[in-house]
Amino acid sequence: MLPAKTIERLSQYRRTLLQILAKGKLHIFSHELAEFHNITAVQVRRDIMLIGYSGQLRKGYNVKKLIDAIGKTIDSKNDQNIAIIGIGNLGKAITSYFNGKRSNLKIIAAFDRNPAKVGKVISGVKCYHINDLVDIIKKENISIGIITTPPDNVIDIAEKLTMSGIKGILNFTTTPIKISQNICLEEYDMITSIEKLTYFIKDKNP
Amino acid sequence: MLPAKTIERLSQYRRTLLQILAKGKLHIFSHELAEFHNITAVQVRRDIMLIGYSGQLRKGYNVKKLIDAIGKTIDSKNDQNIAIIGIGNLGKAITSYFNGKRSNLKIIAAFDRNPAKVGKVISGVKCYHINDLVDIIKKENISIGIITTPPDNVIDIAEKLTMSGIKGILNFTTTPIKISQNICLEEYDMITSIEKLTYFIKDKNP
DNA sequence: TAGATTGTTAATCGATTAACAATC
DNA sequence: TAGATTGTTAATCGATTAACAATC
Repeated sequence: MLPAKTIERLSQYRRTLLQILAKGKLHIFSHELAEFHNITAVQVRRDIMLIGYSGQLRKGYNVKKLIDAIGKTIDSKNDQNIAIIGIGNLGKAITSYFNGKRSNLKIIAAFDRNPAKVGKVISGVKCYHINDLVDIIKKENISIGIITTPPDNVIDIAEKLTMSGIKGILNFTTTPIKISQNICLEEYDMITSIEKLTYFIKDKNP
Repeated sequence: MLPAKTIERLSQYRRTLLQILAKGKLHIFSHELAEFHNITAVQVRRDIMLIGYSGQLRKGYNVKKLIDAIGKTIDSKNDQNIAIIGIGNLGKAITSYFNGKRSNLKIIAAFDRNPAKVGKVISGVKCYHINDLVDIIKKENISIGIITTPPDNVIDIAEKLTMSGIKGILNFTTTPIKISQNICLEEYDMITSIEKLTYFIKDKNP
């Protein structure tokens, strides 16, 4: 099991590498990859070391092979089905990000309690009523739920997700949730990000 | 200057405390606040210690006063004007989050290159053309820019933001950006979050 | 009083960076 | 060859947690 920070960086390296490959560049040095991501070359080399891939002295890393090596480490063998809970602006934004991306992560269901949305196809994804969440997640073999609802519904949704046997939850609301040990949880809070930024800006007054 | 992690938690404590206050609870113990956020009571006490606020033995923290103390530490004295660059689904989601929230952070301008949007008011915010970004940011005294455009426009936008004299950038695209030392930068990448989650889910197969 | 709680220091844990041997 | 680069260990830095004195 690799450190979470390493996994994050590997995911980002891969995206950069794919772009670089598209430009026809076949090899890349650790310091080049580092510069793209505003980090040090040592860190890049260490991350790559951890996945057991090796570059060549004076030639760098083979872009295509490195992409494959990263994939072998961080991707799951089988496809992962994902559900979006709350298909408002944020839910649509995330769903659209995924659309058209070749990947083994697929958003295959949306849930909402707005009757105007239930039954429709939104951003390319079928929308179900929140009350059907447990059934659909089981039936469609969905392993990840992304919560993008208003903050007040979150506790109830977290409970339903737990009952459905989901494996991972990504919570984009401002309400922190508590779940059982065997579900992976990742929370991201935009308001906090912005407040953090303003704190560190204070000293940068001209 | 407090650690970034502490600032993040303080921002989140405050949100919880406001809800608790709204319910009429006037005091809270460190272990109660900790439970809301899935962390330890020691960490809560340490964070609060760092901002120089004290609770009372056997009584806990005065909720109202703690909220004020957090505000004194993390809020800026004057209002901060914010711009959203790219007013698609994600831009609208973030703008709506802020709408109606009493706060000294205000999104007062949006930028887009879609002529159908320019000149309109979207999610309560006036939308300008991206070409006017530098001028408007200077004129309206905007200190933070939030980038929510498609990834290919990002390099150009980062340059424009730098020219405009912006103090902080929050980048929600998948393209990492490089900026001068005196601009605060915070990047968040949803795709990476989801890939990280799938990595840690692997071992949770039933 | 005893038990619960705060505030704070010291120890531990984890992540980054420095240093450097190997070598093309 | 000399300089550039990788791979890896050791040192450093920062963040969390354990331990515990103080006291209501």
